[in-house]
Amino acid sequence: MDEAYRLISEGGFERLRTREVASRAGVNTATLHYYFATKEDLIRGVVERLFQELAMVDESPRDESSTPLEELREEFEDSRYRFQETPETYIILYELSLRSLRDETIRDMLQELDGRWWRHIEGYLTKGVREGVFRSDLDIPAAVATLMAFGKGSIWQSMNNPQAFPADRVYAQIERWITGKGPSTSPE
Amino acid sequence: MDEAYRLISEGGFERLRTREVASRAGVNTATLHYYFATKEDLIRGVVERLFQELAMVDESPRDESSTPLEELREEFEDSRYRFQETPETYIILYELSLRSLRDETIRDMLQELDGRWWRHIEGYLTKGVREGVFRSDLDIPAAVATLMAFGKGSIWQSMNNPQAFPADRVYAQIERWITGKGPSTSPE
Amino acid sequence: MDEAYRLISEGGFERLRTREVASRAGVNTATLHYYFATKEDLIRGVVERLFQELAMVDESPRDESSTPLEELREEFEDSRYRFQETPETYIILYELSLRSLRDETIRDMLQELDGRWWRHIEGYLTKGVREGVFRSDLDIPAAVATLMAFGKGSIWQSMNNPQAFPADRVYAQIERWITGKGPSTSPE
Amino acid sequence: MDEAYRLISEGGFERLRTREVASRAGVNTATLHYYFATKEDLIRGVVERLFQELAMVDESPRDESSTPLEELREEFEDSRYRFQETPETYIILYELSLRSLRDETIRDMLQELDGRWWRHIEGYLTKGVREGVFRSDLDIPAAVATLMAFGKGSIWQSMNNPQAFPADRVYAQIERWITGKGPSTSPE
DNA sequence: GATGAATGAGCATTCATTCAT
DNA sequence: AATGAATGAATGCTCATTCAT
Repeated sequence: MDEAYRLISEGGFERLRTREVASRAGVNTATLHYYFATKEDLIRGVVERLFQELAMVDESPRDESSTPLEELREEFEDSRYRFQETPETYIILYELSLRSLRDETIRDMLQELDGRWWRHIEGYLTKGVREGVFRSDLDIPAAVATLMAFGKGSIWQSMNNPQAFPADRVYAQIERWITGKGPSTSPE
Repeated sequence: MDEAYRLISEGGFERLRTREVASRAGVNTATLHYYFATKEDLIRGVVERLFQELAMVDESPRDESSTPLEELREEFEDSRYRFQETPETYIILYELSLRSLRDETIRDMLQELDGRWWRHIEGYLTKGVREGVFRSDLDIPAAVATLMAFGKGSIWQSMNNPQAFPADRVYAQIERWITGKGPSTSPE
Repeated sequence: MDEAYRLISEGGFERLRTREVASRAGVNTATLHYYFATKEDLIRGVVERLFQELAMVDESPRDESSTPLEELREEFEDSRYRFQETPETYIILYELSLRSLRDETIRDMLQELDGRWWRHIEGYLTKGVREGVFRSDLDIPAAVATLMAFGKGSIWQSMNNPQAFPADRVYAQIERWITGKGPSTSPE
Repeated sequence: MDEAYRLISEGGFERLRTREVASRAGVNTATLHYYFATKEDLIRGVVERLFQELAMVDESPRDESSTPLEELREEFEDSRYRFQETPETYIILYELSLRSLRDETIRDMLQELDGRWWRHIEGYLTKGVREGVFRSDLDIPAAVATLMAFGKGSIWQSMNNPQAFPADRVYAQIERWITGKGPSTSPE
């Protein structure tokens, strides 16, 4: 239910009330329970929807011909764009991470998502090193972990204190670190 | 109350029950309310305690003679150590970030914490660049933001999927990025 | 809810418990709250019901042809009859007078009731004086106030010490006072 | 305790809290319970105090030489004066009437008070009739009951809607009724 | 005498869920 | 497929009272 999705992003799982979901959707509480037997079922629905949405992104057919550097930039650009457009998605993702500590199903789903993300980053980093566009001394697994941690931390920061996060310069800096190049305006 | 602290880290604010806190602490519900008039008061107490604990760290008198590089390493070491010893603290911090979206008081407290952290990192990065131990092309504000995002993302990752986070190698990599030096095993 | 009505007259607002109302009505506490969101709502319902009941009396279409003296007697008769039949109503009215000291809504409702009562008495007293059945030296406003005070005091007395209140003789006496006539048994 | 007295008149028995009484009196709750084992004891104390205060009035040595008419006027004057000076006393009396419906001790005390009052009024009415200052056709018991009901009703009215009670004219009217005389300004 | 701390019994209210229709 | 009515099991909180000191 769209309304559940919206409500969670507004007030978190903590404030999610079946009555509220039903009334916002314009149906009776009993009707809601006709479709989602329990609240847990409803949440499962929300999670699955989120999962598909996020999975879609990572799977999205990147242009085969794009270079590793383009992929890195695309990753940054994409996450920034998506956070601006649908911050709810990321707030719910953040909430789910918490819930995954106590819910195995969610934990599995999130690990699956992380796995995909890992392989995606690993792919273009490896390619980039091989092609010489990224630093040759890159410790690939460590770099993947770093980029993922950084990505999640960016969500955290953007969520709490967006104005204190100079995205452009941050992305540029990371790019320099990974490529090993100096600032593009003053190449060594 | 220690028990509230523990309970929140176990089940989140969502599952915090005054009855449970009281019974775990071995007192009557009414006794709990004798000390904390409302549940909100109890939470406030927990938050303040967390705040002091985290603030203490950043303020802790670092050895004046420590070099910027040592400070960076100390930062990594410290966060890893503290997460291992008292993961609850970080889980609660994570929860609070969520709560801060809907609670101004918490938002302010967390921003204050972030401010301190920012100044701390900014301090040693600036010093490191001046002394030549860090890359001269470092974009300080961007680097601070990156390190903070990375730090928060590490909490997130460690919380959800600790075994997939090769801390040592990640830290080493970041160090190389910041110092601009190659891997220590293959000095230039 | 009838049961709330009964319970208040039995134990006053002070001892009114939603649980008790619900259980007496044979429903679950939650069911009671389904109809009356709060206890205050329930009380409001009771008050409104009482209000209608009392208002109805004063508005009740008195026989147009009834003489002022008949109206006075009817007033006495009616109050005695009603107190015997539904003493709860008057006990609750008494309680409400107390509550009105601290609750503006109730104060307004009771003043409205008093206003109707005042106009009703004023009506037949004026008519009676004009027609010569009542003493010509009657100070109408004072007489109305006296009759109302007397009416309320009768409720008070009947409530606390019914056997010490010789209603018949009291009413007869007042009638003599108002008409200025001697006792019917010994006409002047 | 004075504070209990004040609190009851402010908010009724319903809102009487031992904590509040204690804190207003500037002592600990436990200390209050040292003097009044139970809340019931405290209330008993208040009731006794009220009883003495009201009893004192009726017993107060009226001037032996005062005439029945003076006594009637004194009665009116006194009640008006006392209500103005210490309305709390009458509010509590009103509350107690309600409580007496469920508490035998209070019922007995109030009936004792009523008895004294009855005898007092009966005394001067009888004397007045004998001396010819009051109507000869006065039905003494009925008149006593009427005056008492009127007195209580006056408390009720004054409590709820003081400005709608023209005391002076009301008293004058009753006096005319009892004496059988026309208005003093225009004697028949 | 006095008090801080503690408690049992209760209270209004909430909420996911069920059920007859 | 939909709903109004009903409910059990909490939940945060209150308050008179007790007790060790």
